[in-house]
Amino acid sequence: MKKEMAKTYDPTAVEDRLYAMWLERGYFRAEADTSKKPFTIVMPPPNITGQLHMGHAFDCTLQDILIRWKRMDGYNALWIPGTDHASISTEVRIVNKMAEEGLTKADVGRDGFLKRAWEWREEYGGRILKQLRKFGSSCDWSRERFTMDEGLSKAVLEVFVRLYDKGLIYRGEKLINWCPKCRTTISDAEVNHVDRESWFYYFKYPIEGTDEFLTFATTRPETMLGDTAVAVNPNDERYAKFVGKAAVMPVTGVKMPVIADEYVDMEFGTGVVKITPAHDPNDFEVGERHNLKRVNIMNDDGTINENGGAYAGMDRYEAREKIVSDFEKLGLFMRKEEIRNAVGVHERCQTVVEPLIKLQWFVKMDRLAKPAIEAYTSKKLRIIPERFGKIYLNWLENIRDWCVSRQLWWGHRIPAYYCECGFTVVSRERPEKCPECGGSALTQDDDTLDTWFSSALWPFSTLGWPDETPELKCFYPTDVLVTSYDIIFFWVVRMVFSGIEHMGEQPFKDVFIHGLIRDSLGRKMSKSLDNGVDPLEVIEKHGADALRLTIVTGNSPGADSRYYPEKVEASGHFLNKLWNASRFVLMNVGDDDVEKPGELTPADKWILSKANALITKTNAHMNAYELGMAVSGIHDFIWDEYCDWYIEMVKVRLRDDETKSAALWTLKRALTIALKLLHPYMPFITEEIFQSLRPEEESLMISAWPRYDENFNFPKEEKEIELIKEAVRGVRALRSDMNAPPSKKVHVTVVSKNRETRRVFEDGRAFFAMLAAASDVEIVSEKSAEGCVTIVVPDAVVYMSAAELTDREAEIKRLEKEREKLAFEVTRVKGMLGNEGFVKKAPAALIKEQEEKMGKYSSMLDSVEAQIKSLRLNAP
RNA sequence: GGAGGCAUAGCUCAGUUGGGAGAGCGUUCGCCUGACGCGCGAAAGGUCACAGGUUCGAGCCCUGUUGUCUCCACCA
Repeated sequence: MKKEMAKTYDPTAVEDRLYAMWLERGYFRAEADTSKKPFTIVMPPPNITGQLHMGHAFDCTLQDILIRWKRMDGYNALWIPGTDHASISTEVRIVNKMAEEGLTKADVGRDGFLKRAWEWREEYGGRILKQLRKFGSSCDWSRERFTMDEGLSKAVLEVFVRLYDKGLIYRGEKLINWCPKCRTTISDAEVNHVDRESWFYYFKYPIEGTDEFLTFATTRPETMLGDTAVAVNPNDERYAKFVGKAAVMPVTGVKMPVIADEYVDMEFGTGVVKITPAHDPNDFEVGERHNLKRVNIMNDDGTINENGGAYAGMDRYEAREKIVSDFEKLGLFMRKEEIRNAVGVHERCQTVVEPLIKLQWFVKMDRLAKPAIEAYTSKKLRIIPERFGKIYLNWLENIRDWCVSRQLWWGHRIPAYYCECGFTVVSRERPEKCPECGGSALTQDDDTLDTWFSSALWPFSTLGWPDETPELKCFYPTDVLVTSYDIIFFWVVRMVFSGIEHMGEQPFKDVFIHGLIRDSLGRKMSKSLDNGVDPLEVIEKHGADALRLTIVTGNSPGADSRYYPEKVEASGHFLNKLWNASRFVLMNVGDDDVEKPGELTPADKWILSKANALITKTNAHMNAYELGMAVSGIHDFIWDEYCDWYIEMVKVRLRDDETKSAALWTLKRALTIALKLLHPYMPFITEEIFQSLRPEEESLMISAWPRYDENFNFPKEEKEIELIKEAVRGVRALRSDMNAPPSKKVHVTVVSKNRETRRVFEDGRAFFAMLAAASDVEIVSEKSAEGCVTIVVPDAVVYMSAAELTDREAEIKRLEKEREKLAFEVTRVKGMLGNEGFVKKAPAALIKEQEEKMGKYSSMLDSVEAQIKSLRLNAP
């Protein structure tokens, strides 16, 4: 039965209906069935902090394209969705929300806080999952996971205990990054370095037992309260005599040794460095080498503690000013200079990070990093595009131990239990008794783990690890990880070493990196600029297909792109075009007249051959993750070849022509191929059309990906049709020049001495006449050019007996322009062929091609010249 | 300080083995052509940042320069 298609396409109604249908029919579901080759993607879990933005739409679209493609191509395609608890971001938001009610964490307590956090997760996590569906994401919802659900928490626990048992996790007093605002440690990856204008302050410390001084410079005078040495370079003759003596910090009276250490750069500043082991990473190392005392002078909120004596209680910056003025009074402050230096800030809140010594949990990185480096250098792990591989390597090669404990409540609590006797137990379950003293007064560590600790396990924890599930066996390792370049360090690197360590195999083969979607001015979309575009609003207005198409079109891997409303509109135009072309096909295709092709005409063969080639081209692009190029190829096929040419060519045959059934069959076949290739990019509209076009089939989504078919390769017909197209274009251009409206039909004569060429035009006569707005077409071997305007194409000249169309001078001008163009081409090709080097070295096929062009262009040039001559001769 | 990206039509961007410069939007002209005016047809518009080099041939490869953006980094 013929299905009617609505006059206009309404995405909003269609999309929800189709998504529900797919869902209900279980198309998204993948079983752990090894009879089909698996193809697996795990979705980078969005944070439950709020709602999805354009970046998510981009990320999901790319993954969905790959998954839908592979599913159609016969793979057992699994895409696992989920969400991330995002410990610090979520906790900060909950704290802020509580603050609006006048509550603090202390007021509600740990349990009360967690209750609120889980409520948050229900609300926002749920909203996010709904949004993912709106994108058209074909993920297996039955396998949806959350980083803090039971199974994943079990995996986290298991990993922590195993790493501890292997000695790869330890607790130690080390210099860590401290955020005084969030009051928690953060990892190196969470610190951003930003260049800021600041001051370089010069002070001097008196040297005990002399009346001399050592002058040094610092950007952080407040840390002088924690100074425990002054260092100079061992080769620095200027200061050699001071080494071994003691410097005095005048305001606190602290005495500290003057030491010699290679770390000091003689050229920089005064060549003297104050050493604060408790508040600077370099100084910490110097301190280790020289056994210096570490004096922590700071509280968790960034104020000075009791070790700061008179400065205790002051904010760090207040203390900075006070030190300067106090030294000034003592005559020991020399001067300050403006300097640009990089300060570390917390990436979430931009607060200046304070290096502090604290007792924290660390993952030992050197052993874990090695195989992750090896995975890449041995090419087992592919990063696309390649340049991001350097970033990956650079990070791993310079990695330091990963501080994983956080002073937060929302997250996986560290499974370490401390006994009164001082013994520490790390275990999967809370121990009843202390194995050391037998006491039962064990308290669990208050801290939770870095949120990335759990996401690092995502590719296998989501498949059921540590249990040996069939899913794990079937789907691990996954095939490709799709993510943006900004979380290579946070996530990609950590997943790789975690997968290798715990699964014995890297978690994915390919990493497909994409860029960011920026606003129309090229700025990052952000809350503070309020320039974010809500993908759901776009979908509301234009549909998910239009958004998806917009996002991938013209994007090359790893590149950022800008969002413009105009782009979505352009995508909408394409949907409209596709919809209407399909409607046209449906209007003409009946039930009984489509299955018998009959004899295919050259035009049919031409479009089928083009469609065939499109399959190959699309596969090649998609295999290389060139999704932007793939989709533009499909777009161009549909719009330029199928709509603008084939449909127009075919119209004349759709009444009572003997080739009607061939035309209908071809219309349908070519459209079907295009719909299939396009489906991963625009799943909804293609499915909707397919349901009407092929009601006998269940669904486009689960139909077979098209394959190249040698039986539909027609190079000869391709050339023939291109010739007619060229003639049509020529006639149209001429008519446009002459201001002849299409309604003004003109007698057209095609002249060619070549019988084969005449046959080509005979075959295409009907549509040629229509497309060229001819009243009738005559095809002959010879004709006088008198009173005619002409179009020269390879091997033929098209005459129009249209004295009334033209004025002679304009026509001569047009032909002269044409002659110039052809002459240029002839000269160019002649130059190439006359070039000894070219003829000697260029590939034979290319030479042949150029030789053919030479023949073609020079004969066309001759024809044009003949036309000009004849026009001049016949001048009145 | 190190690493990398980008520089192509008025705007936003494609251009993958080096072999006649492309798209979308915008602009101009024409069109009530049997799906589509969210359309059709025809056009205008580019020393592919600059300077060298390799090559028979460079938008594409190499070197340098300029501009711009980004990432990494413990010079106090």
